[in-house]
Amino acid sequence: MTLNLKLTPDFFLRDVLLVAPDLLGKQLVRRFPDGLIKKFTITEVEAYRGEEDLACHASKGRTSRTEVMYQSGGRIYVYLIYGMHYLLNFVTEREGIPQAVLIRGIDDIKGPGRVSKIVAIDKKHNRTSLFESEEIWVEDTEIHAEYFTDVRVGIDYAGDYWKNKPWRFIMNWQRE
DNA sequence: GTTAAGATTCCG
DNA sequence: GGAATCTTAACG
Repeated sequence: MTLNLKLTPDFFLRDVLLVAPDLLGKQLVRRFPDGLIKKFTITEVEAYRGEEDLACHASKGRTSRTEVMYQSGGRIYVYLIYGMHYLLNFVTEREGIPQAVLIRGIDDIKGPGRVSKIVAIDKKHNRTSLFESEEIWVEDTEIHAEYFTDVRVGIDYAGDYWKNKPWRFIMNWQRE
């Protein structure tokens, strides 16, 4: 008997370095505009942690763009990158602490831009609450995901210290 | 108002 | 290796 329960605030109101690996193996659930519901297993994420993290958008401080990261955990942060790709993030921690998890992979889909395309995420989902949305939420599973870590992708500008943090979390391929 | 650069992807 | 494509933030 598998219970698929929607994740609640207590899951997201923790440090991003705890939430990020815990999201591996969880189900990203999407009710598409036509009403069809699909569930995707989260397989790869990255953590962005506060104003001091030079790779985190919040290192620029509180702006209209980063304001959502300062809200309490459980909201969606979506932004457009390179003029063509929307990237999907989940905000973590209590109000006032700007952190977020970037969803880099689901099922066999690799790459955060492709994730948003498959799940049909765009800027209108920015600031949406995962607890109140009828379109997007995350469900718990009984999967205990094994994973390994690596450095985050595409943040050479963040300087040696931050760019070398092993804050990318990748679920191991399941072998039966 | 102008401009540089980006948590990327796809094509050649 | 480079283009595509546009928002944000920094600067004037």
